[in-house]
Amino acid sequence: MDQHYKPQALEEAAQEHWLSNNSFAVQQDDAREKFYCLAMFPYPSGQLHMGHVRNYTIADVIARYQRMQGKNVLQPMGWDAFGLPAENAAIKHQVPPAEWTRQNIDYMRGQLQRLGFAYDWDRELATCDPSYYRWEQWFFTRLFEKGLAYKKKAEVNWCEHDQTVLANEQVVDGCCWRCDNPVERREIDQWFIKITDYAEQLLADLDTLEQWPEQVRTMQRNWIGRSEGVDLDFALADGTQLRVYTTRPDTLMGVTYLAVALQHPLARAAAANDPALAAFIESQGNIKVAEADMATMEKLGMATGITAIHPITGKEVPVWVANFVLMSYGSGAVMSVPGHDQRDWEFATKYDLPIRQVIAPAGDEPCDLTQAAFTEKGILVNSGEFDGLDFQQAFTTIAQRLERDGKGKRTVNFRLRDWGVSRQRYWGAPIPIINCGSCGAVPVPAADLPVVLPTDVAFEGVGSPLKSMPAFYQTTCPECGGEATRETDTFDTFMESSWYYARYGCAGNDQAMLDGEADYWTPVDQYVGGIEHAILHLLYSRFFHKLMRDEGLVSSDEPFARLLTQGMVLKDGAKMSKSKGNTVDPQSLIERYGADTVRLFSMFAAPPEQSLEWSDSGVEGANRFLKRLWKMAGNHTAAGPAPALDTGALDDQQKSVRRKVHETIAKVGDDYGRRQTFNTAIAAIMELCNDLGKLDGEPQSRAVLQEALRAIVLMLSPIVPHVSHALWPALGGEGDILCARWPEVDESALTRDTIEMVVQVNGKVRAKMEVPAAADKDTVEALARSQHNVTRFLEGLTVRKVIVVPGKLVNIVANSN
RNA sequence: GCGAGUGUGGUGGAAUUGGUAUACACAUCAGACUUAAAAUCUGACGGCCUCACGGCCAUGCGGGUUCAAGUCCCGCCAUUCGCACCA
Repeated sequence: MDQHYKPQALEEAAQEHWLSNNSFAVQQDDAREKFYCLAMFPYPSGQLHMGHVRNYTIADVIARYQRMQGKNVLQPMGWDAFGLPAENAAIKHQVPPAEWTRQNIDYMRGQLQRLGFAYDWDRELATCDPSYYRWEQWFFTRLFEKGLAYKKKAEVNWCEHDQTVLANEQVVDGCCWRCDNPVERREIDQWFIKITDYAEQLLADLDTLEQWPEQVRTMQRNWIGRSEGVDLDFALADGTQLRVYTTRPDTLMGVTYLAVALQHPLARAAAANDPALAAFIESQGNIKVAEADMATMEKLGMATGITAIHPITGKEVPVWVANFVLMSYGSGAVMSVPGHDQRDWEFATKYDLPIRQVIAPAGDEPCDLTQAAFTEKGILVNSGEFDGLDFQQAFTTIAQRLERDGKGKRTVNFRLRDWGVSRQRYWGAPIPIINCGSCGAVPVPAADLPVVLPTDVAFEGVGSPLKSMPAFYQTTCPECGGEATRETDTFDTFMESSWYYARYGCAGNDQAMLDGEADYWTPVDQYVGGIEHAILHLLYSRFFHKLMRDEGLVSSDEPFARLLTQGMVLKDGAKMSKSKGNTVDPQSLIERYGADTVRLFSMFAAPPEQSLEWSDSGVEGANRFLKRLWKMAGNHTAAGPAPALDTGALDDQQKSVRRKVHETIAKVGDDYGRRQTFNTAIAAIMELCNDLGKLDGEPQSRAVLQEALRAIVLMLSPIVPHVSHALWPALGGEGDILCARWPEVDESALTRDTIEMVVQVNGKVRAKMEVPAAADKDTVEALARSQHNVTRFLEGLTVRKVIVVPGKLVNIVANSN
């Protein structure tokens, strides 16, 4: 064994060993329990950043730990290779997106290998590969045939100057990021998938995801946003109806106006002969399509001059256009009750619209409608025949009345909207649809798939190159044989990332999207990724899994059994980013300290779910620990083989160190498996290492040390696999440490003769005492009361109560009368 | 704006089920080794009072529940993430 810790050499040797033995390739094996561990695949941006290192180390630790439990562990890796950055790079560096992406993948694969992650590289996939996206195209045509995919108009950010659609992130302060001209909203035809058909299931199955963080489930619940309410119609003068949706029909008698979205047909119609209104709608048309912008902008509106008839009172209420009403939610129109909705109240106050109280507080909540709306549920007032009803009674009574009169009906509504999957971009999977003048939208037949994206393109960033490639879009209709054109839009990249986890199960299969082996591996037992994906990616994947289940491709209901959402990596309190100039390059750290040090620090610096503050000196500390460990093992083995352990012959000091060894094995196993707090696992191992210094050179001390060092190397091996690989044979370990099992806890080593207990007087610690482990409550209490500092504090007081928490503390409650 | 988190020494963090606040590490300081420095090893390390024993205060702020609160409840403040075309 080398006297000095030389990470570069030993890491290279370990990685070569794994590579030449194909150590992490796995097959279906029904004799063992399977464990599928997956980290969210990276976008091949060019090089790994610290967030990747953290993400993949967490997953690798879990995968290696599960392997030590004897499971058949799959851990694959691939590339989320389509997307906007490749197009930007193409413009900037004059290199085709495909080429740029391939180069990045090659470089980043090398980086991942240099970090020693236990991947089955045989299953590697890249989403930009036609052998991958062909199945996505095929699946989309299945959805189309089932009526789950459809076309409709939707808004995009449009830059008139560049003649292109912009992503939300390409809109800066309402202007195009490249030419700085104002961005407008424009409606174009787009493809949608009916996720709303699955809204109930997606909501209900959240309850089955017991191993997901509660916060993620809550966020998804809120995102799906199920609400029970009433659809009701206000009659218009021309005989048509204006439909609104409300969750508060109990406030119906307090409606003083209606508000419709800018894009609502009624608003458009009214604007046609009202130039001022048209100008107002026009002026509101250059706001980004993002919901956050809609919510924070100044609430503005204008009367349309149209009035509608209240379905119960028969009175006229004015219809307004308002910029905060979302066309995409409900029917794009709302009834406004300024007395009992804060936003309506502010709008009414601003435009001097009447405010009517129809709900009175049931309890003693404050209610002053001149100051704010009263939004709690309460008792109906000023509501004619409905006066005195509570929320539930009013909901039912009013809904029934509307249903009887044919003016409304109870409905369940979702905030969730159908998933728009069209992107007016080049670097994505082509949407496999052919538009025919006589047959309409026709899916590309399976035999003609994939529709291959041309990769030899000149890319200027103005529109998609596909739109100027007749060779791509000119085709014939599969149904009638006539001239037709292909869709030039591509899929949202969330499509690719919604099913890749299943494809790893059969990555090489060119006959089917998924097969029996894919069904064997799914669902993923442990998924690891950033919290920023808590809603979109994870919801779309759950949806896709159900779609694939209903297509007979998988037999489970959910894709990810257990989820760990890792926090961000910060530097100087801010997210690492090139623009802030606070990035830390993993590559230079690996070169300086080795992969094990980088892995160890990433796991030690913070619990995985919290944000991690990067610290260069903390990395030094991690490296120092590995050097110490190396030296300790070296000194131990240099003294020759240790004698066999004789547990009956140990003195108190040796017993106490051995107890610590087995306590640590139990704690670290719990930290890895159940708690997933790798930082505390490392701290416990460090503590144990510090304790080992107490051992002398006696033969049985060396035997205890031998046992301890082997346990330490095994326990650390998921986190620092290279150094563990090198130390294992030196400590007499048999074979490859990859095949070693997790150390067993010797229960007999855990017993204690005495326990330290704390004595409190009125909740304050006044003494500590050693108590026989077997002592009963009375003995403990008597011992507690006899402690010198305790008697001092009890002087002149009467003991009222004594609380004994076995094995922990005694609290004596006393006062002066 | 809406939804979800987070807040503990000089710093990262620990305290798992309401039961000893500050484990483990970083930084700093002191000592050992060295001609010297680095590295390494040993020790100290929340604040205030005390020769000492020990005491008082302290987990973002303000209240509350409890024998006992970092942990539970109510109200604030600060900060991070997501908001549907970034991935």
